[in-house]
Amino acid sequence: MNTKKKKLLEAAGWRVGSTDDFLSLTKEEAAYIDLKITLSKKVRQCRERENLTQTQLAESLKSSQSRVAKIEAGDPSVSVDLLIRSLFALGVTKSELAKILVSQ
Amino acid sequence: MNTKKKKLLEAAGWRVGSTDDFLSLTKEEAAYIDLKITLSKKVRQCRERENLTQTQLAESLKSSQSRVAKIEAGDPSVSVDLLIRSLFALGVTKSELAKILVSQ
DNA sequence: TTGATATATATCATATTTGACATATATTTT
DNA sequence: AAAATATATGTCAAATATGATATATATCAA
Repeated sequence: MNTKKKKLLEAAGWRVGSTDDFLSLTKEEAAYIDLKITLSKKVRQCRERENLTQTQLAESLKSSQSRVAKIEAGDPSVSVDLLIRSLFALGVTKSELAKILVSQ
Repeated sequence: MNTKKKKLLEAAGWRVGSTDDFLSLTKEEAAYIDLKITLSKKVRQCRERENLTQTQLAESLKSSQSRVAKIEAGDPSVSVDLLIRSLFALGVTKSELAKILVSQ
């Protein structure tokens, strides 16, 4: 795995450091983590574009500010389900979601 | 909600019938369920295209045949996470996933 | 039809995800 | 600077998702 990606993962709380050689991610696992990171970045981007605070987004999600913070931080405890529901709550459409997937 | 979509949801185990008027889905909830159904159909389609049995897919997912059946049935207990991991396990790429979203 | 193989459905103990809360730390406003 | 507001991080009980198992029901070949 390249250093740039590794840093991204680590910044997001994933532990991929020293065990890289004998515990490397499969292609599918990598694609999955990649997806989560892409989505979490997009949540922040969309929320800020809408000029909402984390607390406001949390309300419309019936969640909490702290969870929104975790969503945007790409915390491993956050599911793709929640990421996608967050984007939908921010008004993102299915076709916009598709565009998000191919970007990056 | 139109009858066709309602039937799809009900076939997939969602209970949206008699409470429609006072418990209607929000636009975001509808988009989310819609997405799950789209993905579950694609899993079956991709698995059959690869000529794999549910048991074989279950193996590569480290899951079980019964769960794969639920994945393809659009069972409400199946997360988007698992749906997407299933597609990745079937060799679907990120850009193909994007195409799947806009189709239908 | 019978046997073999594939899929569907139900249940359940365990694992993961969740919102909520407390509280720390930034960031902005006055 | 101080106060107000926003975001980050840690913890945890409750909710939800999970693989496993049993078993029912298709589907198909002999």
